[in-house]
Amino acid sequence: MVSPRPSEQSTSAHERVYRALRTRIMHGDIAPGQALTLRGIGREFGVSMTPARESVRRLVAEGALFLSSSGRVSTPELSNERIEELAALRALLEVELASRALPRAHMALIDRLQSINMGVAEAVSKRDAVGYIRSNLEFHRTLYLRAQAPAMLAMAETVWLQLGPTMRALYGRLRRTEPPRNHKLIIAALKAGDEPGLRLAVRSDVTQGLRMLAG
Amino acid sequence: MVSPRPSEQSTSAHERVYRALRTRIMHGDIAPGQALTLRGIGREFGVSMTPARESVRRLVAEGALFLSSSGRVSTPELSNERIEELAALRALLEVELASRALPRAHMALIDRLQSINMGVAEAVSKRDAVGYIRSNLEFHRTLYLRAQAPAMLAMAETVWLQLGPTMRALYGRLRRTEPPRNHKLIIAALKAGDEPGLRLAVRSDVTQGLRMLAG
DNA sequence: CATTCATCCATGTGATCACAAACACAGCCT
DNA sequence: AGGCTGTGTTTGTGATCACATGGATGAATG
Repeated sequence: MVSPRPSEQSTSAHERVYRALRTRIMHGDIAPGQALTLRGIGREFGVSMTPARESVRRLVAEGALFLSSSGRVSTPELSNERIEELAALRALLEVELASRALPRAHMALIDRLQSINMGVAEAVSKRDAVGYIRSNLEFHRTLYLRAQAPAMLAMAETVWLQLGPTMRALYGRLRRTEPPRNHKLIIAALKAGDEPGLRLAVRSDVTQGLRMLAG
Repeated sequence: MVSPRPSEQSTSAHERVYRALRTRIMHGDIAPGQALTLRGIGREFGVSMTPARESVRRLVAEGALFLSSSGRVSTPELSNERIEELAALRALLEVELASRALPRAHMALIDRLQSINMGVAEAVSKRDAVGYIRSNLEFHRTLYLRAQAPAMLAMAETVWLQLGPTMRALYGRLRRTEPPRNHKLIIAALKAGDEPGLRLAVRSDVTQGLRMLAG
């Protein structure tokens, strides 16, 4: 062990590696199809192959990484059918999460969402794909946390994870500079307590971006 | 790319251990709160700690096992809120899966479902909890396979996995000897091509058993 | 010049080891 | 007698090693 970082010893090595890789994949830092090696991961994080392997296994189990028949790992290259299916899953789960969050959404939350949404708009105007994905997911997660449904939120995050590399490739080639219209619809529906409107807005927001790749 | 799933014979050690533990947990062979040790698992399957650890990590990532702060692993003891949430997830996912399977459900599938359903009824009459859970899940999986939605099915199976030990504890104390009424409703709706009826029947079947524990 | 084959290196897998933390149990002190 | 403490054992963690396999590179041949 090189430097255990005495202050942060509470998190195990494999947890640290797992978290780092996970956010990297979810935010689209890694392109689809890019290969990873256990020794390379270990070298980068200053650990041996053991924690690297456990992190990779965990990410493979969550669908964030693809394990070839020979054991090589890479980020997945999703087929169009798979992308459509994951988009449908997002719609299914996130509409429910938003609906459950609605009765608990007070002004403080809406203010917070509006603040995050400014970050989204800024990333869009800068053509910053990773920044866009990160702040967009933060917007959704902040809303869904109010649903008090941790298992459901975990499933939604697993879907985000699987879509991460693909979203990066998608939004990277995207030309639009328009601010997020559906996010404003979501906020408006939250303010009005309009549940059907909220469900529709979330469904549109989740499906719009991904549909144009698969279509 | 989705792995085509041929009859994979070259199963690595950790894969074999993982599969065995997974079905055990999903079928309710292990009681909630039961502790497991890496060396014990390794001893049982004739492998070292390494594959045992990877299997356990993977199952923890899927929510099938609970990892205490000190690293000890055990099957989870679910709170009532968590059980209700997982039941809601089952309803959400499985209603959608059944709906997608409906247009593809031909006579051969319905015959197969009826055959499986006889096994369910037999397990119920014998008070065989594990047999009931296994054949019940086989009924649902057989139907959902027709939906051609592997990611969605995988998520549903993950929920089954999380509920496995609890379902065992639930059905173990259940007194009913009635054959599965909702399964017959599902089959009837499939025959009639009645989508609303199918959605309702699946939702009832999924929620009925679990609601009486949490309620 | 293209194709094929052999060799070498990189990579994943599983076993083993050293170590630290947690648990269990016994003995001790009050 | 009851709570506390110290010790021995169990357990998880991470590193290292030996081995088999797969992919890549380069040479030899048609």
